[in-house]
Amino acid sequence: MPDLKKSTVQRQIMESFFLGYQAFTAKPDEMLARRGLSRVHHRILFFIASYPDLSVKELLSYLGVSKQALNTPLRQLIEMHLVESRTADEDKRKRMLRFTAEGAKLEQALRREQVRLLERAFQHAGEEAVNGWLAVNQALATGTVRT
Amino acid sequence: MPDLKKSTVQRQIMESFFLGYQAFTAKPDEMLARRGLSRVHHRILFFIASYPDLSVKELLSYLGVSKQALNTPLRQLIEMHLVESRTADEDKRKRMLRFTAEGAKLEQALRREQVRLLERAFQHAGEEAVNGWLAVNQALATGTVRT
DNA sequence: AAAAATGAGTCAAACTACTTGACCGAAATT
DNA sequence: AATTTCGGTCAAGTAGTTTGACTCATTTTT
Repeated sequence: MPDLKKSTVQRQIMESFFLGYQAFTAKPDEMLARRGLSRVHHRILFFIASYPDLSVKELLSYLGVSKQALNTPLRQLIEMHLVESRTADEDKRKRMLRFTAEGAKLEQALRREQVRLLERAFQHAGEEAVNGWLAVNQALATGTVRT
Repeated sequence: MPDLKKSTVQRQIMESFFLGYQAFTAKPDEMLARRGLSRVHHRILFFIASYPDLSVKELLSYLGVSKQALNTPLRQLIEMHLVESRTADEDKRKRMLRFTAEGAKLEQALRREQVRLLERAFQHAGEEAVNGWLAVNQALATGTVRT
C-alpha cells in the first residue's frame, strides 16, 4: 500500500484515476464521434438502456440538464432511428423512450468496448484487484453527499 | 466477483465508476467555483504542482488544448496571484510557471479534499481493496493507446 | 364543468468555452 | 542574416449551455 501522506504519491494516485477514467470513455467517444454524436448522446443511451420506457422528464432528472439542452441530442437520436418516442397509454402527455433495434445494437457495441477495456485491465491486475476496484468505486459513488 | 456477462451488472459497474469519478471531482469543482474558477484551472494547478517551473508549451501539451484556450484561465490565475510566470534564465523566450504561496495553498486544499474523500472510501472498502483499486486504475491508465 | 397544473416541445437571447488562422515581438538557432 | 521557436493576442466561427417565455394536449384539482 502506497504512502498516502506523500503529496507526490497523492498526485500519482489522482492522475491514474483521471487517466483511467479518460481511457474508459475514450473508445465510446470515438465511436460516437464517427456518427456525429457526443457524450451527451452516450448518457442518453445509457439511461434508456438502464430504464427502458422512461419518460423525458425522468431522463432530464437523471441527466441534470435543462430540457432545451436535451432537446437537440434527443431529437437527433430519434431522427437517426436509434431511439423511439411513444406516447404512454396511462398518460398521453408522456413520451416513453426506448431503443429501436439499431439503437440497442449501438448501445451494446459501446458497452462491449468498455467492458472489453475493463476486462483487459482486470486480467492485468488480477481477480483480487477487481473486487477491490469495484468496492472502492462503490464507496466513492455512494459516499457522495447529496444536499 | 460479479458476473461480467450480465448486461445489467455491466451497467452497474460502469455507473459506479462514473459516479465515483463524479464524486471525486465534485468537491474541488465547488471550491473552485466559489472563486470563479473551473476545472480547467484545476488541471493547470495540477500540472504546475506536478512539474514546477514547467513552460507554457509543456503545459499546453499536457492539457491538450490550443494556446488560445489556455490563455484566459492561465492569465486569471496569474492575475489572482496564484501562479507566477517568470522568464527562464537559459532561454528568455520561455516562461516558467510556478505557484505563489497562495497558489500552493489552494492546490494543497484541493488535493486534501480529494485525498480525504479517497481515504474515506478506502477505509470503507478495506486495505486489500485499495491496492486492487490502484492496480486497476493503473492498468486502465497505461492501457491507453497513444498515437 | 371550469380552472389549474403537468409533460413535452419550441423560439429566442445571452453566455461560456472552445476551435482555427493570422499575426507580432523577442529570443534562439541555423 | 535568415529562419525558427516561444509566448501572446486579435478575430471569426462553432458548439453547447443557460434562463425565460410561450404553445399545445392532457390530466388533476376545485
